[in-house]
Amino acid sequence: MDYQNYVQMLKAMADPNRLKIIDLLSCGSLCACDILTHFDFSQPTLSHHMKVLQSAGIVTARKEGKWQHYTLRAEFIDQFKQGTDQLLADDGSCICRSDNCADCQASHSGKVVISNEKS
Amino acid sequence: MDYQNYVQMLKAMADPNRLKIIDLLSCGSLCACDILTHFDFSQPTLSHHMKVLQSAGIVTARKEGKWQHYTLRAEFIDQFKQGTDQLLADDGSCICRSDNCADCQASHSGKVVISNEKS
DNA sequence: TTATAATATAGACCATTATCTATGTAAGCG
DNA sequence: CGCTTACATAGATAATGGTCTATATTATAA
Repeated sequence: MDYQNYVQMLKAMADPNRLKIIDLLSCGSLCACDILTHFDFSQPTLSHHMKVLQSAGIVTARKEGKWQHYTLRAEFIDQFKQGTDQLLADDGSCICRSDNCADCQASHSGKVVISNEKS
Repeated sequence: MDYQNYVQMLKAMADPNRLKIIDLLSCGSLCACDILTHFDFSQPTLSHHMKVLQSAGIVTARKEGKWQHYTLRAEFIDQFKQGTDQLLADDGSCICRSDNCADCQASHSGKVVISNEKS
């Protein structure tokens, strides 16, 4: 799998303020000024965060009069969950096996364990 | 929900190299030297990344002789998926509603939409 | 004990980024 | 028009973080 898009989503989400914005938008669309009331930082800072979220494909913006309405993208929700499942599943799709690397088949001392147990 | 632990996981995952390490470990445990063969960076850099992953509760380390064996924590997989579901679900658990904030009930112009549609 | 191999730690360096203030733009209203 | 409101952009600053080299630690082997 190509994790490029998934990493970009993770980077955008890996900020407590942006995560809170996503949480707010999970209830429905909001305009910038409404989002801003939930935070202590300045308006340009919010503008910056919304740009990051848009670049990562997490939210879309729709201008209506003076207001910018932000909405969580359904594609983001699908792609992020799918990427997570693909990353954490031991279904043979990991880099290790797809690369047919020697290390994973038989290591230097036979101590490397390839199994289904994750504990 | 308290997203503190979830954010820490996201921060640890939001690096392409660490994401690849998680992908490698999703197939099973590996020692540091085996993980290192998949990357171009130095051994101290890997040591740093593994420490970040441990601090976030993503992997555990078990020393066996000279080797450090790293394993993906089952609790991480569960907690991360649960946190993701809780974040993206419009189930009333979002900050917006749990705070009973005025903005979300009736906004300045009635333009704020609280609904189930995410498009 | 001496040497070697696997890993960790310390500290420096550089890129990224989160934030700010100041200012620009665009839309609505008197 | 002039004023206000909502938002974006520019540029500066300070903190964070990924990487390196050098060195320390720990365990095994000769």
